[in-house]
Amino acid sequence: MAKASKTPCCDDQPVVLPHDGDAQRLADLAWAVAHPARVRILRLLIDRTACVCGEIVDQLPLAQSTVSQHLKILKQSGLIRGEVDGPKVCYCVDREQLEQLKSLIAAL
Amino acid sequence: MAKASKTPCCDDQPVVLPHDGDAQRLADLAWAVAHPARVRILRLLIDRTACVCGEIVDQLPLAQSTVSQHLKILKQSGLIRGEVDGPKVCYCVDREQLEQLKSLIAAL
DNA sequence: ACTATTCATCGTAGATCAACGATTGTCCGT
DNA sequence: ACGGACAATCGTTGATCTACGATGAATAGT
Repeated sequence: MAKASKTPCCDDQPVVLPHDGDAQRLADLAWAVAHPARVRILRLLIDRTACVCGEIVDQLPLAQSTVSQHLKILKQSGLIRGEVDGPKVCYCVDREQLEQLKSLIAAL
Repeated sequence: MAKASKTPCCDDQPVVLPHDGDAQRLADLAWAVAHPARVRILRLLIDRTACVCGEIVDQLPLAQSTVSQHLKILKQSGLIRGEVDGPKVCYCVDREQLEQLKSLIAAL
């Protein structure tokens, strides 16, 4: 049977790429959250407003160096910041960047 | 001295991991969007409700096989679905999964 | 039947990730 | 000044991603 006769699912309009200037930014932010350990770290920081690296290590079944790597990735994305507090380092969420992630996702 | 006198940035409450049962799911969904090409593909499908693979290939500076890989990743995440339409394949967004991504991110 | 079109898959090469142990650097308290 | 605690970095090992061309499978049209 000619199934083509009833426009099954596809548009006919010319394809034009929409707003994609921030595709890279969205991809970067999403990438930061694209690992379970980083999701847990981020949630931990969100719920506690701040947290020392050591406490995060205690909560995850990962080596200290691995956690530090994840923290670095999150920091590079801008989602978290770390400020030195003596020999410790205190991490906290950058609410502004978190909002950017939320709005970019919500705008999908 | 007790540096606690100035409460620099950190809580003192016991650290407890919050809801992390869906950390993996969020990571998976985020991972699907953690690449500019996949962001563009997803936006393309969202704006058009459906689209044939070939049209997507035309819009991206990537080889057909590469686009097909990205489509596979998006399909595995559940964000999109593909139904065969003759020799072509028509992709469309799974709004339900997209909403799950949005709500998981919004709940951060 | 044959051909052309469309898309998925295979195989490959290079880059990046994720994990760890070990090391280094920095700061506080003694 | 020295030792201990904390965290970043280094170096390494597999695993996975990303990209491509080439090949393969399925379908529509002649």
